[in-house]
Amino acid sequence: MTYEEKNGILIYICFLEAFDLKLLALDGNSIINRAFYGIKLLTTKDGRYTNAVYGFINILNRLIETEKPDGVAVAFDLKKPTFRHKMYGEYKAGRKGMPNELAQQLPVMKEWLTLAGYTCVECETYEADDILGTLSALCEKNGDECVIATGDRDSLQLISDSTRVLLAATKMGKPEIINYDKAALYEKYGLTPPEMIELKSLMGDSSDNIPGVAGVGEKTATDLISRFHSIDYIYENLDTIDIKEGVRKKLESGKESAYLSRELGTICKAAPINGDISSYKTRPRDTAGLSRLMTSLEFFKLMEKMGITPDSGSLQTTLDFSDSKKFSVTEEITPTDTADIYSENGEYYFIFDGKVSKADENTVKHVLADGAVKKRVYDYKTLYKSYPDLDGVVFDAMLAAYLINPSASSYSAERLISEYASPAPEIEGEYDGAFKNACLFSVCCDRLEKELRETNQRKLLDEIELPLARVLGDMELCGFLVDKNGLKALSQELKERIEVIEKEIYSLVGYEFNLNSPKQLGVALFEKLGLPAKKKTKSGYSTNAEVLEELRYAHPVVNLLLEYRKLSKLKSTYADGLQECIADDGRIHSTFNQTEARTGRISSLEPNLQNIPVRTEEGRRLRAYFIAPEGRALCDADYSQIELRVLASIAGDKNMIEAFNTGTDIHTVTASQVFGLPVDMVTPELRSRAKAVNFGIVYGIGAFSLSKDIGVTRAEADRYIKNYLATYPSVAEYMEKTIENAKRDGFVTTLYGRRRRLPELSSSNGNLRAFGERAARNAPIQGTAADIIKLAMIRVFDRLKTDIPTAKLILQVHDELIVECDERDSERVCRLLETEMENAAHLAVRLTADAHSGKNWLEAKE
DNA sequence: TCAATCACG
DNA sequence: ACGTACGTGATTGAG
Repeated sequence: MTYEEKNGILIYICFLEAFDLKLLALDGNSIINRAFYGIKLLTTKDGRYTNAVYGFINILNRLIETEKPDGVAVAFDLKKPTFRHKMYGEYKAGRKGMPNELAQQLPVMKEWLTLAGYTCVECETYEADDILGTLSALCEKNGDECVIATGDRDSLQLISDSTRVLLAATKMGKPEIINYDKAALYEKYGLTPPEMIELKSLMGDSSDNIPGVAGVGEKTATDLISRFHSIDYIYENLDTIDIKEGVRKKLESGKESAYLSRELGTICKAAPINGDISSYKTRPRDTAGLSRLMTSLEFFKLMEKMGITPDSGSLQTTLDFSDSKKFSVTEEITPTDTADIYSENGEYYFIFDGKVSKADENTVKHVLADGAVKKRVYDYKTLYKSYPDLDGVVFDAMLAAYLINPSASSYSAERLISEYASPAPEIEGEYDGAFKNACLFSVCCDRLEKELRETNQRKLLDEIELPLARVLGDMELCGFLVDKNGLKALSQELKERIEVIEKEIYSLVGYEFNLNSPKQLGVALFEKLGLPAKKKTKSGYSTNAEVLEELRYAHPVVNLLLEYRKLSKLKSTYADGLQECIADDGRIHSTFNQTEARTGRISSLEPNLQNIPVRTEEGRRLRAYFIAPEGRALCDADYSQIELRVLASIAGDKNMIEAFNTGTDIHTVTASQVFGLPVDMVTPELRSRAKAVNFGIVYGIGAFSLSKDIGVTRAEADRYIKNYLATYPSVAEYMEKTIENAKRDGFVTTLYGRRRRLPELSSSNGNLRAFGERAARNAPIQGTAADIIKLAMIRVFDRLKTDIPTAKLILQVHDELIVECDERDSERVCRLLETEMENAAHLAVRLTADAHSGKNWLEAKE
């Protein structure tokens, strides 16, 4: 570089004057590949893939910010393969082309670049590399500066006094950009840029199909080139230079290949592209065009960063301003029978019939409690928790957006506004951002309502999600009483037991280490003790329970380890973790998330009360600390096999319906049918296998996993599945049809019309597609069951309110409801739970629920 | 912030 | 030849 020397200012000025223009030249294919494989698949609502474009724009913006170039040129390969056959990322020689998910993003990328004022450069029969080489040569000739950004090490040969290379690399799984100039290159490889070509001529490059010299690898090649600089010199002096005899022989026989490799590996600097560097200067960007494109790609965050406002017209087919609403800002509040309520920074804004106003606390209370005013709100549950008198809510934008697309990553008000507020309204008068957002929110609700109707989910909102929000709000407010002292004592007991086990493990292994680190544990087990490693994870040996289970008898430490894992999980997550969540009233107030699960289930967090241990004796003890207050009791009711009953019903399988209706245990009946035995000949072992198959079917089974689960051979498992599907032929038919429809529509639905989009189904990645198919089989079943228990919750809530008002629903665990009530009411509550749960839906198969009561959760579960 | 592990339906 | 069941959330260590 020109400024290698340290005499700063003078040299720096020279540097500034040395170049007229600064050109940033990107290898478009290489960068978009890295973006594609580095970011998980993103899709728009209508299923177009966007992750590579998203990643590319982020990378480019970052580069522009640091480099501040005058022009940006992005080189792309044309489809046609050229004589130098280059590959990127997982796109390996001779294997397969670019995946469909990436290929469809290329034209979008190019459109974006053009709109943003950058130049795409393509050239028949020349590769992106050659275009970069040509650009760098042109810059050099003109006295311009060139900065090349690529993920391909090949470009390092292009470095010169006027050309730097920014190499995108992955170090320890993290993306990193390394800035190479001549000095940095020399420091890393000990070679000059032209010598990089010579290096490759000897060592070759498998991903580029460059053969090199057989038997010469990176080490030998680097040594040779750093000493002799070129293959010409080496071959001219082959007999006299100081090298090992073996190397000399290899070089001799590989001479032709070396020269061919040099030809293949030399980047062309004379591609026929526009040679006027000033023509690559950045043009003014087409803001309207970018806005339209980026809105349709749903890049809302990115647009905000770039100062581009979302395009309100592009979400609808024709932009009709007669449709667009008009708002005016007012101080008067004149309630009408409908209103939209928007809140920002704790302030409430009311939108009545085109008039938006900020409301004082009193008005807020009054209007919210007035059931005659029909309100559209954001996040009903939270609003209800702050204003328990809340009445007259007819719409919730958050819940509506969740129904429209349950797979979105966020349902924040800002997000919804930028996505759904169109056509954009006109606003008259003086206003600040919050007033504007309030108007946008109003428009956003219109649009959400429209999409909800179009997807036939209005009823779902009105009859399930909206009433449920209130039920969940009450459950959160009420909470679950826990025995804090009991948990403390348990924690202490666990602590002592863990310490003993810890010591035993250390003495068996021979040294102390962090037992919680799978990495250190892997070393201890598989290197120190030499146990056979079964499976590997990305970062080392797998040490999960499944692996340890197999090693149980290989070494006494394994059993202790399993015990350690079990106890420390109990202590950290439950005994200690739960204590931290106990509020001043001695109760745990979990939050129920109504917009998280893609199947329509609710989830529970801080703490998660839906995964309190029950499967092991040791863990189950924990439930005894979830208690009823003095004089009260807990009633616990759960559905019996609700998902299988749903499957039998929606598949309309006569045999399975019959199996349920005989009243005997479904797994036993299934075993008898699948294995062709009378019911009383079914052994516990056979029943358990049938149970696994039943579950497997619901999850979209594979023979491999089933065999692993029940410990039979793959072939055996395969036979079970075939038998099962022959026994229940309508189930088989239903599964096939579901997949077929899902592929056609791009989504699946539950019995109540709840949708889940499945863009994975059109993936070219077989694994991803297979996942999509399993999810397509499972979602209608899991989702319908979720719908039903939600309906049951609403029914239970309503009936308790009128019949037994002191009883409170406090928890839902997917197929189980828990009510706290006065001790004397427990019998009635149990019967009420059973009745309402069983009658929440009328399917082809009767639903059954069993309720029990007790002083604590352990007792109440029976 | 991510990966590994493990708790539940 | 390769990977291998659906849906969640919390804790921990390590980069």
